[in-house]
Amino acid sequence: MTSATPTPQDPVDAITAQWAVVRPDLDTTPMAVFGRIYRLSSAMAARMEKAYAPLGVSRGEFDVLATLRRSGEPYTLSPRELSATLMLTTGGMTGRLDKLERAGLLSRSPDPHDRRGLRVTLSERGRELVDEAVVAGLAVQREALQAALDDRETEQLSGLLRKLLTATGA
Amino acid sequence: MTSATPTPQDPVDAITAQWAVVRPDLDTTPMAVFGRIYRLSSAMAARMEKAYAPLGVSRGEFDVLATLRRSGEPYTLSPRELSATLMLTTGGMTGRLDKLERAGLLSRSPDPHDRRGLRVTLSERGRELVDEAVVAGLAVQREALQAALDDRETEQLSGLLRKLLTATGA
DNA sequence: AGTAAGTAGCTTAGCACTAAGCTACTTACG
DNA sequence: CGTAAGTAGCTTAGTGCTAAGCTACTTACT
Repeated sequence: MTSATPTPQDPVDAITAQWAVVRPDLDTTPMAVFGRIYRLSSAMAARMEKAYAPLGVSRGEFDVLATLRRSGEPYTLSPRELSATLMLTTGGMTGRLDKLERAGLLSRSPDPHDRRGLRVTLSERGRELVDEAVVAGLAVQREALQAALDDRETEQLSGLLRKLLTATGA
Repeated sequence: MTSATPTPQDPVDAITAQWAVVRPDLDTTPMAVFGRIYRLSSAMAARMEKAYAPLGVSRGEFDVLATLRRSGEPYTLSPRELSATLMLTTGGMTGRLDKLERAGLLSRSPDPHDRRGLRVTLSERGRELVDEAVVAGLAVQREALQAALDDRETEQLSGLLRKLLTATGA
């Protein structure tokens, strides 16, 4: 880690270079790592939003459909399971389910075993849409990835991120 | 990349394992990489929020103070420069500046060279607060990083993320 | 000088979320 | 059996953002 970076290579390098001037006592390495993670996250989120937009769903709505889809037949989960998986409050989930139900992509029916609960089931149209959307989304992500890294680097990155995510506690 | 993962090692592995059952035709590698980036981003954002909370500022407000701080003396920028740097609309910036000005952490004064514009300047209290906050935030990030990776891995991760971020186009 | 186009910052309306609290129902226990 | 505690999903109020549109001002062109 050389102390003098001749030319900042990305926006995050520019930020740490500024800090090095005004607060040379700080080790900004952690900021550089997580700063890039934040930026990648929001940049890709915006791209994914655009990828799903032609299909009429937001990224958050896609996440609901995808969670149902990958749970396998009969594509049914409870709102509780969905909100837990997607780290969303029940209030937020109610809103998403309202929109998706109105769009005819899923249906809510009473849980026969627990009269407090509901079962949320993907409709045929919902399954078709999510199958299309997941391919479109993967294409956008793959494009971004392959423009930057070769297969070995991608695997390396994935492994390092897994280690970090695991240590962070989910 | 083995097709049968015996035990999922993190939540993202569990997700790709589910996809492998219902859609074995998909290569979910890109999803695994960006899925981890999304999760790390939101998990760390929540932690940073907590780190700044005792000082009475949100993460977004800290970002404003930090941008002013690292710009160096006299810690002055225009709302326009701030909203551009922080990728925020002018409306959002107005709200943040209102709160920070009310808290006495910065002040708005007319730009002497352009009567449309303003100059936003960190107050003495603002400078003190941001100096404390940046140290607290770095500590949280460093802790997460060091719990997972050694110095060599950290540098490797930082480099791979830089490559990816640069290719993504900032 | 006069006018058109561009820019700075603010306001408003709308959106998606959280936190807190509600009702309805289920489970555990004396 | 009866009551207390827990859980499912919804509602409401509040927050912080964006998109669109506003006024005031500056810049560029003729």
